[in-house]
Amino acid sequence: MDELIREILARPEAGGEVTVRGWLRTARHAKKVSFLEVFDGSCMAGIQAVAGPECARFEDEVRGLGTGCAVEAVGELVDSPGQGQRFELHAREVRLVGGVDDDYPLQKKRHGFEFLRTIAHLRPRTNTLGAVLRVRDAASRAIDDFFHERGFVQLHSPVITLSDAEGAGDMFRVSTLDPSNPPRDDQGAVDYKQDFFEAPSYLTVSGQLEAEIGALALSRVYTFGPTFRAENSNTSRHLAEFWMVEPEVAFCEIEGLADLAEDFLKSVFRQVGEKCEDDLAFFDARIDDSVLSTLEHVIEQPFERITYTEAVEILEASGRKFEFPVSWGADLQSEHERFLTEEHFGKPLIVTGYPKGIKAFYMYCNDDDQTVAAMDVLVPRIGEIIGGSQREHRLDVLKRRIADQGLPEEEYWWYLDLRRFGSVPHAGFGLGFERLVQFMTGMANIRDVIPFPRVPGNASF
RNA sequence: UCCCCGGUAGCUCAGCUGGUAGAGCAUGCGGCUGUUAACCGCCUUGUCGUAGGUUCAAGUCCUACCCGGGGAGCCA
Repeated sequence: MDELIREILARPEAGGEVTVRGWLRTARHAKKVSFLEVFDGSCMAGIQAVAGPECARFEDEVRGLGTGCAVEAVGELVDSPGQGQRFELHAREVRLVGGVDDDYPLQKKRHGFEFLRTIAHLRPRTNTLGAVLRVRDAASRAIDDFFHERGFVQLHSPVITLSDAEGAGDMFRVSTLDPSNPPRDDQGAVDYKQDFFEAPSYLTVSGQLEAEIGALALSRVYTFGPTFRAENSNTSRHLAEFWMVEPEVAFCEIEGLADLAEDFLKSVFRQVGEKCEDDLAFFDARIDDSVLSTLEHVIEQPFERITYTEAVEILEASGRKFEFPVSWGADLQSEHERFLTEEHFGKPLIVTGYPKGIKAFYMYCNDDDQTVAAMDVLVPRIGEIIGGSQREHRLDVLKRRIADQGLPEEEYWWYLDLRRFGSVPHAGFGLGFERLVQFMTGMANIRDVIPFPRVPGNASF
């Protein structure tokens, strides 16, 4: 395969023949020379192919090229006499590989993101979406690298599950039964015994419980895969299908988990910052001018750590009028989280020790019997980006909490078994991958940081 | 799901207190001795989201619905 534009632009010096294949971002035709801005998606920058009358098919083909055309250009790589680029390609030959009809919807001018979502098959060719997808890829790689460097094993958790074990939100049903005429049992209820899995089945809302199985055998595991929520959430921070990262660590308590979360974010930001310098500079210039300073903040500054109780005290002492009142025992609202991370501390913040009444049954109950070893990482602009906890590993306490919350103990038989057979303290967290990409790029809407967003009422493409 | 805002040309938008629709860009054509989201000239483009209603007259006012955006809840 030929060099990508990214590789050509990284050459130490000009010289030699190169071949560039890609799409035209724009074509500028002057009297005797055409400037073709070719990009191939390998980096933010394109390469300028310069074609004059000596170029093959100049009059009959090159002069008619326009935005969107797929081309192959062959010629010499030379130092550019013009401003704005180091090298350019003096084309000996330009070949039209694929033309465009004149209703090609992408212009060189800026489009609204709303419109671009309606042409999701073409939007990766825009500067912004191209940069998003490269940053997304770099972040994905950085996550895998981070965990593997620390001895984690990636666990492939199932996408289809039988029960809503965590109690986290509405689930999508998976079935092969005929929806218009399902088989019925004696009571007239739908007979899932005849369904594919012989039981009601759903798309996963979390790989956490499976990750706990992995951690209690392999010590350190993480899952990284698609997750589904059938909730009618219409916000710029929610998707019905999103990717979640869930590490789970044996012999780890809440402080160790907070350390892991902080190291994790710092490491991923550092690696993406190194790999995607141009893309992040683009986001800083065109999308949100706090992108680069945020990157630096996350990497350089230690995260603030406070308890839920301290958070409530700070909020109460702030003198700020909140829409939702602050009181010990109530969950922190978005406005509270944003005040703390954006205004009070001005940097990422780790909050631990939430009241047990507002958190899930599997979280480790602290000695005060009032709070659990839960942990949220809050960041400016996004709010909660990571949520996690030390897990309750004591069988008797876990059974009591399941009973307290009115959950059916028999459905958690294997989860309880893990507490009967060599139980150890363990902890883990979940990170919404798209929220991380949003945080890194400054993109306002989560639908623009995933190639094919699924939201209520829309799963096009 | 709730609250607020919006839907006008392919795109981005303007259109005041109702008087039969406009600009830039894109497309097409022509020009320009190297351009940088090039520039200059000419041309084309509309069931003004949908359905009703008020009025001599509705893009403009009213009602309902659909779609989108922002915020909230839920959460990741």
